[in-house]
Amino acid sequence: MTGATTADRILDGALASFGSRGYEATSLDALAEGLGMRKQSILYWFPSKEALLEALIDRSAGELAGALEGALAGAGEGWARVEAVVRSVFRVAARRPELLGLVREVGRLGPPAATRLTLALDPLVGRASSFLEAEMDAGHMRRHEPRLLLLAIYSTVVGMITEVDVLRALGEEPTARSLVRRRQELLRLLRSALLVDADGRG
Amino acid sequence: MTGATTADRILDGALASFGSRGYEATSLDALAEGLGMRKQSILYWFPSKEALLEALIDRSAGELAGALEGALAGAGEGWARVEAVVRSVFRVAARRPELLGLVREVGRLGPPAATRLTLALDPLVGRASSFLEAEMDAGHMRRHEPRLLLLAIYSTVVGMITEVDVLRALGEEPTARSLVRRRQELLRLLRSALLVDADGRG
DNA sequence: ACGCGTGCCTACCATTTGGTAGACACGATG
DNA sequence: CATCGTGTCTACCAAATGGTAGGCACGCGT
Repeated sequence: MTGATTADRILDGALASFGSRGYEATSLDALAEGLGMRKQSILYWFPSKEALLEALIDRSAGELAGALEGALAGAGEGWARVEAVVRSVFRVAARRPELLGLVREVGRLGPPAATRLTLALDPLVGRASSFLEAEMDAGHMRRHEPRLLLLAIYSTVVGMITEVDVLRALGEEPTARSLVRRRQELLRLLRSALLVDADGRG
Repeated sequence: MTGATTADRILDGALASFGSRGYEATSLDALAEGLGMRKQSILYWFPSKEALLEALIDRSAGELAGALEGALAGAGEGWARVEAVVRSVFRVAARRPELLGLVREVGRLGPPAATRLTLALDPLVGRASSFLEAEMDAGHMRRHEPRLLLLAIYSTVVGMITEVDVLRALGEEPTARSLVRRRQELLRLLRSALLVDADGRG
């Protein structure tokens, strides 16, 4: 585990800070201090703060895509694939909470950062869209507009994971156990919403 | 309409900027320039940037709560109330897009801003929660954890409205017409997910 | 031994940030 | 007219920001 290069350590720190405090609210000085180095060392590896964000987006998109691809590779057919995707996202959220925070943050930053992320994840989006359409055509899922359905699923998954303050307002502390409960509840909801023969139970 | 006080105009500008560019990314100088005044005039009405944010949260929460209360006052029973709430949120989004953007931004800023907003909307949350539970008890809705269900609905509604870049990535331009389609799709989804006798159609 | 590239550093810098101090215009009131 | 409160302004400021310039240590090939 000593193989973590300086650039990787910087990206780790940036992920933690951008994903929680936010991009604009994170100064290079503070980031460097947290890493036990000077700001100029960061600027040595990444020529500017924006370049650091771009590199972080690329790495994070790759990590996310890798996790999803891996989950899909070992998944079955039909609904099992939806479950596999959701579970793998929650697994990522449990192990690296900041990664989903970054996704949320980048979505808020808008172009060009958001464009970069969506472009990197575009292949997965395409696969998901055609998968949903095929399942609808086969009569396994209720018919919905695939793209808007994807937007709804995306928003719900990201929200269920990252909206910790709303969660607190609802009287639920964001613990690891709560994360599991949220995942289960989300899967039940999706099943109810999408499967034609679903009654909300498995 | 000339009764817009300076403080109100400042709040309007802050809403537009905080809700789109974000709180940290908005400088008092830029805000003032957009309003045709000097930064010191802003600081005359609001002693600090943070105080401006707090005042904006309070006003926005009031506006949002008012819209929801108004919609609920004229709504029927059961599912019609859910529809009324969703429609009124989308109506707000159509007329004042920045307001939902601010909600999203404040949720991201975390405490104390997020706490302030959730506290202000707490009564509505309580009503919504007990409403859902009553509907479940009456057998009209599938049984779910009410609080997690609320979190999911909240995330989906806010996401469907504010995730314009994801929307673009999906090939859908965020126009007024698209907003209507998203609302319809969202309502259909919620109906499928929640109503026990639903088949996804009206 | 010597050069040389790599990696991190100190020393600066211009600009921007939120915020303070205080002057000036102006309308109302005595 | 004198005074006073209100609202906006100019003039500053200390701190922080992203970024530049350049030096220094160290390991490696010759």
